[in-house]
Amino acid sequence: MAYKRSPLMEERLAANRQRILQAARQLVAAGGLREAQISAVAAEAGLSTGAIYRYFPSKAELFVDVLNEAVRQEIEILDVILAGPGSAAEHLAQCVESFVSRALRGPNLAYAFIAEPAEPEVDAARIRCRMMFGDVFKRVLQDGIERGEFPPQNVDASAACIVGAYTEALVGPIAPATRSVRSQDRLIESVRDFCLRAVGATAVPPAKPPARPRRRARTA
Amino acid sequence: MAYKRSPLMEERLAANRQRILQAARQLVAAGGLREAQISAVAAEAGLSTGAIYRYFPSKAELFVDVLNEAVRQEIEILDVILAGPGSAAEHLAQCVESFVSRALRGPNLAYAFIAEPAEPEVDAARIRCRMMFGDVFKRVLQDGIERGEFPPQNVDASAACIVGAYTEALVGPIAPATRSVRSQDRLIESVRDFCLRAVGATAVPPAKPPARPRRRARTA
DNA sequence: TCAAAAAGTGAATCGTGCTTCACAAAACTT
DNA sequence: AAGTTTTGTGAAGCACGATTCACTTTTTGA
Repeated sequence: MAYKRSPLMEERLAANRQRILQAARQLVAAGGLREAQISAVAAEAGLSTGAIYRYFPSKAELFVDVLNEAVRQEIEILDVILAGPGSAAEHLAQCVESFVSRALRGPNLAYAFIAEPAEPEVDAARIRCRMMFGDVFKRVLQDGIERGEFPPQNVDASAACIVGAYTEALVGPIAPATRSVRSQDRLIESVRDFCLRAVGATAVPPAKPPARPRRRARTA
Repeated sequence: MAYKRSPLMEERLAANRQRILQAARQLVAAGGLREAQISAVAAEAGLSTGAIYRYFPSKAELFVDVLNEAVRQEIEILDVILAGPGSAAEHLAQCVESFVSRALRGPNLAYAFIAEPAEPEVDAARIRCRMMFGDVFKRVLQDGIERGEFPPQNVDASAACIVGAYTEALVGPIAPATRSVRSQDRLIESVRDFCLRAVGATAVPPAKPPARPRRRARTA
């Protein structure tokens, strides 16, 4: 009588769930939330629309999950940077560079998740995520102020400004594929320098710490 | 045979058009584009939904007009500041303060117009408007660099960052009515200082130019 | 192998909100 | 004042896309 899912089945279901999340994420990255209808997600994931509702109770909750997962990964990367060696200014520079360069590769994903509103539920999650990013920068700022690297300042405001600054710099001139890698690099540097000056960093750190090439090896 | 509208009629029509624009603007300010349905606009303006379409061909065009008008006013204010006396740093400070303090009073209007996407048509207009704001700041930056007040920098990037910084600082901590005037003022100052440091302003200008109180006389 | 349960399907349903339209009222012309 | 045109009405039409549901297929337990 009582039922039990075989491990194989269990696995397949989990895989389906992942495929749905992945498909949703991909569609958002390609064309924003606007393009990510349930039917499209289903097609992309190789399932029927109805099946989606076996895994997620509503579109809103699906996208909240997508958002949370994406942001979790992003925050993790930033945390690794903070835990690493270097001055507060270097940490800040690395965080901004890292975030911006990744966002430039999937512009709509970053845009949708940071800026594009949707159902109130997703919106609420979006705001929480923005705050999470803000918190990371707040920690860098507090650290830098304690170390005497940065002058005292309203860390809440500065953190929000930093998030806003690089966000706008990304989505403003967003003619994505058109810009060359070279000019993207220049943009990243400009934004980084803006943020460093903004927090009152006394000495701008070296452009790129050449040691330990973290992940993405750009410009071959 | 040929028809001519009496001046009185002409006037009434123009007034209606204005009332529609005003109603739309008000609704956006109150609850974002989400709340501003055609039927609501019509009700607010004291007309029927059908009548709206005698004045505007579509919802999208109506809101493009609303957006353009709002931004035109805003830019005008910034232009007056730029034309006035003072250093580039003072101009920048005044622009940021002016924009931010006005935005804090109608947070959703600022939000909707700077950040909230809608139909592609409105979206396009929104991006144009952002660029217009960016251009104002670009001019301040170029001026400041020429005068030797600011170090050389990527003015496009910096201008975008400034717009982004104060936008985020405004819409991020959007618990609008709750914050006291006092804390709002502190926020404005923090954001202003952030932007001044960010562009590398050598000397932070006096907190508030006491002479010639421009418009808004806050804190009585 | 068969019956019960779960998973999957995709067309129909439903809600929302823009847009149209058949008609009414008002404004102009003669 | 009668006829013509413009303006106004608001309910109906329509498009879009999330959600549901009657049904099929697959999996599981005996």
